[in-house]
Amino acid sequence: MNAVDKIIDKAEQICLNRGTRLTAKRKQVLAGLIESNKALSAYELIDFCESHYGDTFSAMSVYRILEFLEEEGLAHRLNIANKYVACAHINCGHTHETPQFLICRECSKVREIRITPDAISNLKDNASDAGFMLVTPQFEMSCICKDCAPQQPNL
Amino acid sequence: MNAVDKIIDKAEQICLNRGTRLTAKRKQVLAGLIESNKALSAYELIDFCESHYGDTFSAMSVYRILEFLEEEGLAHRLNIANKYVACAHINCGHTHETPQFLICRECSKVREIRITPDAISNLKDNASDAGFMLVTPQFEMSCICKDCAPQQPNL
DNA sequence: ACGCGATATGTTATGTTATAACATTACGAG
DNA sequence: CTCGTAATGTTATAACATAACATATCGCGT
Ligand SMILES: [Zn+2]
Ligand SMILES: [Zn+2]
Ligand SMILES: [Zn+2]
Ligand SMILES: [Zn+2]
Repeated sequence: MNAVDKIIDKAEQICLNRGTRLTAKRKQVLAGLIESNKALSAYELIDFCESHYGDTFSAMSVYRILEFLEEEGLAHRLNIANKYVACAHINCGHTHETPQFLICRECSKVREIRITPDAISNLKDNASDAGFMLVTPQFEMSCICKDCAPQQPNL
Repeated sequence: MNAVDKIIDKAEQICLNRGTRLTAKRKQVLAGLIESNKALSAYELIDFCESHYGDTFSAMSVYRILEFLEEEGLAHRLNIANKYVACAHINCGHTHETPQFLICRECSKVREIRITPDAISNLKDNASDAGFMLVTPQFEMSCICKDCAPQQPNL
């Protein structure tokens, strides 16, 4: 059983425990997100599934499935990029805290890291001082990854 | 001369100094952003200008003008909201550092605050440890503003 | 095994955000 | 005044996302 299958398997257990179902279609979409190894737009994901699994999805289906996966904590929507990414922590035991996403603006590779509680409370305090209550469930930042850095002019 | 006109006037000087032109159309769009007092999508901005100034823009024009305003530092694109907002610091002397935007997810009101150099270098270090170089010119966070908080269930 | 309600998927249409490509107009330096 | 550049107009289309309703599938109680 390869690494991806293991993650899918874990995802299925998570759904079972929550009383939801990781159907074949949903597995396929989640597998696409995991195997692509980067963030994909819904339409890129459709193409990926078509070319890698020969399975074809309508945009509607993919959006619905992505919504499901996000509710289950198995995928995340990256708002600054209009793309979707598999959760990097499906397989590791720890609870899923407020994530921070480092997104390569060149190749859409993503690192999902944990932000320190300090940093969060700092941000909350700053917002609060300005009369705003922080409700964002995640932080997203545009970056250049190591692989893409060499190709960048003027860095 | 009212407050908005003063800002527009300052914006015009800024453009002059940079060798660019704040044309009548561009002034209109910038005025719309300022007077609306919140973030607007390009299409909302078109409606605003139509209803408040009787001036009609094509989507194409507005996108071009928004691009111009952003290049001149007079407006900002809010990626997490797909909306645009006038810079809150056109009129105050200080240089424009990395901004942090607190965006009300209910009413699109925006506070543009400065993020402390500490906090930035902290974020940069964290990213760097993960093999990513932070290049984001701004930080955006989804919030609830004071006015909208009372209407929120379960807060 | 059967019937039924709930969940999931299929299908078509449409809304929303954004850019491409090319034509025309306005502006300003020489 | 004239010519090149910058700005705007116009039309078409790409890319992202949701609405509304039809059909199929699943799982439970009988
Ligand atoms: Zn995650
Ligand atoms: Zn990269
Ligand atoms: Zn600003
Ligand atoms: Zn609000």
